[in-house]
Amino acid sequence: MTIELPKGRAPSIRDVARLAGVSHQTVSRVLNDHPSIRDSTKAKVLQVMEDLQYRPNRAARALSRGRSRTIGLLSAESAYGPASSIAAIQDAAQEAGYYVNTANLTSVDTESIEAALEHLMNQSVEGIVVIAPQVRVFDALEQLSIDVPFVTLQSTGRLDNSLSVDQMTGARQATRHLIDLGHRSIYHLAGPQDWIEAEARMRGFLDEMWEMDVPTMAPILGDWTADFGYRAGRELLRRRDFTAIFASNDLMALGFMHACREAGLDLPRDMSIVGYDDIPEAAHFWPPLTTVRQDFAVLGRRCIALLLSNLSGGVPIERSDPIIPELIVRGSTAPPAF
Amino acid sequence: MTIELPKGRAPSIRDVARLAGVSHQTVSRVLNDHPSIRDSTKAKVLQVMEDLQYRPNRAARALSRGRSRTIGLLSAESAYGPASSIAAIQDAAQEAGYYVNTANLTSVDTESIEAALEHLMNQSVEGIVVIAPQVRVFDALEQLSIDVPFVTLQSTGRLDNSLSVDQMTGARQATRHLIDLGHRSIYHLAGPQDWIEAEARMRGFLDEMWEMDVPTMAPILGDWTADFGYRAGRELLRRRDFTAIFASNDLMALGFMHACREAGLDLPRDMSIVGYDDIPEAAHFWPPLTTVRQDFAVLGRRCIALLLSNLSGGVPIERSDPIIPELIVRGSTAPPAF
DNA sequence: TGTTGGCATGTGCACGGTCACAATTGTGAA
DNA sequence: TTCACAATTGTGACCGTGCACATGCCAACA
Repeated sequence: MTIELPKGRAPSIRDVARLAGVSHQTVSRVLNDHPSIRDSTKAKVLQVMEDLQYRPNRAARALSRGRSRTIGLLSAESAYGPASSIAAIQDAAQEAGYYVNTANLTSVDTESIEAALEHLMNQSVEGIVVIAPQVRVFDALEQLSIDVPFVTLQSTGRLDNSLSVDQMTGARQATRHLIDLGHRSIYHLAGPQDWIEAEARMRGFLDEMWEMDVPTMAPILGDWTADFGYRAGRELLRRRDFTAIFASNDLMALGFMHACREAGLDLPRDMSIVGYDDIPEAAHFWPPLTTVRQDFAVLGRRCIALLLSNLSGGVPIERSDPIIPELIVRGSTAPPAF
Repeated sequence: MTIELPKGRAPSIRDVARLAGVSHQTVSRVLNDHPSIRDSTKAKVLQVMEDLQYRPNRAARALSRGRSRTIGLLSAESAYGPASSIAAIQDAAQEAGYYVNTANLTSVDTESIEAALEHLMNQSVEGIVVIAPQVRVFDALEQLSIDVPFVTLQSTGRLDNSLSVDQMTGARQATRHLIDLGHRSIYHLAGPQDWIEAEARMRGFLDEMWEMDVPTMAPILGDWTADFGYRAGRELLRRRDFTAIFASNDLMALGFMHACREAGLDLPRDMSIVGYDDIPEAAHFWPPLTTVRQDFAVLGRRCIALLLSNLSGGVPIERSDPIIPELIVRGSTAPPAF
């Protein structure tokens, strides 16, 4: 049995309708699982669809419904650590029947942010997930008077449109761990100051130090990269006036470890190191890195759930329990040697 | 000056046309940079667009033109190394005026692959970039009789729709480096056998060993993860019948190094290790990892260029010079100790 | 028997652009 | 002045789908 009509173009619902001997609207109803359709009719239509290899045209759908079913993802993959969060978001969105369009920030300047947001808006996304939450991104969102809902993966909890991942608690756990081990001279290798989560982690560090009455040294502001951790390490290790360091992400911790090795330090005897994120590699650093784990899969799913609840109208955001990060103690931390 | 009409919905070209006192077609011409438009008219239209914050509706455009300007990206981010290639592809596509929709492979089974391809096809992508080139993916592409052009980031060169990155040469360079250092007992930690590039790297390894007349040991088939490298290392190091290893990617190399450390080996004195990819972290492993670098940014750009040339009609694919990977010698390799 | 109402299906238009073609205006040469 | 022709602009149909509304059908009930 050969297929009959589609000449050059893809078959439409009208083609299906004609061959099935029904109206195009009936076909549309089959597509959208309308309740009142006779089973026999439905079966007939589905059969024709199968024969014709029919696929609904997304553009037409979006046009007539006025909804694109697309979510924009703004990421800064280049600099930042865990790629798994991106995958988690995409999977969650896909599961909910949404499509994901990604825009990458090539650099961190305002211009690049605006360009990326423009790009997303131009494809009429219904919502935006910001995975590289910098202060500037939110400034840009406001300035461009973007009115689609947006959500950020990690945040301080200050903003409404954000998940309550308690970055501060994570940072405090890490800091507390070092203090409990007996360290009293602890540096913090922070992330870029204008990143919301970097700020939160730094605040957590400072708060814990203050509360535990440990004298605090000024944090070093980094850029998330292993390279920076390495360079900062070389600089810091000239004066060995500290015994432990808390890095704001695992990559910087790795770079710092590299610098320690080069300086001939014995890890963790001479230097304790804590990271943040628990990227899959962290367990295989040497020594295996003590770090703070967040469940990015859960995070991604919640993120999408939050966004979708925003999308589906004035439903008040049901804030789920805050996700408490977990300290994973491995071999990179030990009591200070005297 | 307040804006006049858009009631609840976004302004359309007809709204713009009305306010500018022209026809909707003229507005369309402005949008598409049609040559014959009086400058004054164009300026007037642009002004109204600005006032109205007008944005062209992508769905409508796609519908009437019959082209979605969207590229599908099939990736297996979870397992595989360099995220930079994804970013490179997205940037390149964005620059060319295309949008990118990503589908992740959650697992490697055929079902998952088909689901991901379905997802992409449902959004009427014009072409597909496969970033996790497994044999099965191409099987699925054929089986689903998908007729959009597709391209893969890395490949053996067997397929037409692929960039000629010479994976074999890279692998041979790595192997040769170890042989030149004096190693005669070399293991290869390969990637999954059904990954095209894993196979190519393995072939490169075997060819070089054969050609240099070094007795070959059977490669170990891994799964790209650091965890696997670690477990394989523990297993292999029970019998220390080898002095060097060539891992098919940097992550497995990292895991293997971890196992070496645990076994008390002195790196690189007791064991030389070469990786593949040169992820940004590799330079900060301890010792810094000798590995094979590919320029993923160039790769991403070429990949999109190839796909676009396919899209724009029967233009014969202009195969650019093959990209030759470069061996980066760092501290993880040394002559064998006797 | 007529009325009511739910189910199953059909009709026509709207969505916001683009395309083909027609109409109008402007310009230079005969 | 008039005509040919290019430059500029307008008109209406169309892309594929969903929505509002209308219609036909059949069963239940007064």
